[in-house]
Amino acid sequence: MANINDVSRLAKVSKATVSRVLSGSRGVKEESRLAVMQAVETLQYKPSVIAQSLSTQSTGCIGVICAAENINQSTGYLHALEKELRLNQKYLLLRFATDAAGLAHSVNEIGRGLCDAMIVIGARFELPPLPENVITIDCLDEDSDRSIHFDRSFAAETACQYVLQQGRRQIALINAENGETAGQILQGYHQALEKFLLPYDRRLVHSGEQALTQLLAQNVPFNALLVPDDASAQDALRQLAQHGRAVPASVMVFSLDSTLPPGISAVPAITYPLETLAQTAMALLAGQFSANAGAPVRGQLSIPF
Amino acid sequence: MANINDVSRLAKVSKATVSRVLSGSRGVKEESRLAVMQAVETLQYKPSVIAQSLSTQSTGCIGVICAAENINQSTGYLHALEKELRLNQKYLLLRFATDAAGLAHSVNEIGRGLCDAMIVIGARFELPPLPENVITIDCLDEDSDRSIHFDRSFAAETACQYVLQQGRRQIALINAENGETAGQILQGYHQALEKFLLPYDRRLVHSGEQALTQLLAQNVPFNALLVPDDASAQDALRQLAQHGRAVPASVMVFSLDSTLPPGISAVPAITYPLETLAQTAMALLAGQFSANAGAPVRGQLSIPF
DNA sequence: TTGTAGGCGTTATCAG
DNA sequence: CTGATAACGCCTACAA
Repeated sequence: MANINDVSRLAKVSKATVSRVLSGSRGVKEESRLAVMQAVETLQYKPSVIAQSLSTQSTGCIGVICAAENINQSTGYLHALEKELRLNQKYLLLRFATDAAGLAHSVNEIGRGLCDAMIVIGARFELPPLPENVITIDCLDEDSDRSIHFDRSFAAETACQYVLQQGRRQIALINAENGETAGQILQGYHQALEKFLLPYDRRLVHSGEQALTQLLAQNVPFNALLVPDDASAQDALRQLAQHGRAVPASVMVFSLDSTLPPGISAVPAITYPLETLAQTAMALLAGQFSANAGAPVRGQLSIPF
Repeated sequence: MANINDVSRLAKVSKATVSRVLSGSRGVKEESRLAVMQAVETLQYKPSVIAQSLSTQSTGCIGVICAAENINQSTGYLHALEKELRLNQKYLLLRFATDAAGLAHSVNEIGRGLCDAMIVIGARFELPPLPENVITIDCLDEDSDRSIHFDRSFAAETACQYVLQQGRRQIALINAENGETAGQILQGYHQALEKFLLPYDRRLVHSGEQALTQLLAQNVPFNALLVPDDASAQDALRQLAQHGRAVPASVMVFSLDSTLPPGISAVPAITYPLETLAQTAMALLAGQFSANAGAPVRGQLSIPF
């Protein structure tokens, strides 16, 4: 692999000039410029990213750490982030983490110079203290200007409104297991019920592994079912089928968090705009904390077909 | 951030000795060793990966390029690969590619020194010429010792055997659109039918976007349906439900390629062992081409519940 | 407009 | 067992 010395030799200029030409800086005679380009071409020269990194003290690598639990949910993020990062000439270094210790360990790499910054996605565990160059998306941290959160309450309320408009008045809820998110969802659920003057029946609200089983065991009628995400939705579809309950005829299932493109989701859902999220993340990485403005992101209603 | 000079100064030894201590090479007096460790601790010194890379001419980064089409299918791979790479102290640099040009462009990075090697996954387009340090998994390339392929024929045959054992004798097939894979699947399908002395009815075999629609339009009865992957399976489940056909009572859906862990898949499927695949990939990256042995990988039958 | 020289943080070689 | 010293490949003042 040819290096900058080979090029400078062949082009009969100094390394500095070669560097100048390649970094596009002005103040280079057209003649030398052409000579360099020529040499670069014939030698198939590509500057070494590593050497560049050592010099500039910046690698262009962004670490992305996904919570392993909701991998399927995070695939969409990865795709969107990679696209956006590439637009900004950056690389995506992927990691998974299952707990705070694992996350902390991964974040430690950053201090070793490999990544310029990191993005943590969807962690449902308590976060360890994080350096300044780490931003979070949909994690369990208090609102900071370096984190992106979703408006779960709004999602739940919107969902209720939708199913109510579809003539469903008995809305069951399978809630998330986590405190913060679950709290918000419950809040939105309550607000919607109040708004429509519907009573709150605690027997319609469950969470955890056995949530749907418990719900079905209660024998309380319901014709709509809100679930926290796509995975739960899929699970619900299967279980409902087993119990002979037609979807959506008998029960309308609604996913409160979907990253599937509109029209693809099997059930009505609140979807979060991945491109926008990715762009916001880029802005945060670039230090434009105003881009976030602290407000949680509101998803939008997405209906199949 | 402290560097090796700071450490050597504090420990009152040379940089060389510091380096030796940290790279674990023996031949260092216990005394100096301790002094170094001490200094490292108090200075919170972490060697710079970049500088190491420049010296050793190897970054420990492995580029993983996923075909964007089947992202959902590839999530499992990513997780397994990341785990395995981490065991080998390597980093996973993620990219997506939609076509040969994009792939070629991404592979080009490798020549710039960022990645030591690359893995291309699930590309359904014709591959551009690839350097030696690139291996492929489930791609459209002829068998080489640097590629991992799946035995589609075996999958189809196994699937047929399974549904036949379940008493289904009218097996419809929604085939992949791609030539190579589709050919193998069809072959396995044929072989199974022959083995069980069943007639081949071409009206039961379709492919492409409208495959299931066409199949249903034919009005030819079928009580089993083989589909190429999980995405198709999900799609099929939805469409069948719309047509009032119960699954699995009326139609048993079978996915010919699933990466879901056994027991999670919603339908019976042929699953490919991700850990094993990841390990094989590592071996190939390490240059142990014998690990592959050229034989396509056979999946195993996985039944829900 | 150009070249020289020094620095980025390691590893590796080679005397001592 | 240890310490200079030279790579590694690039960037960038600074000087010409």
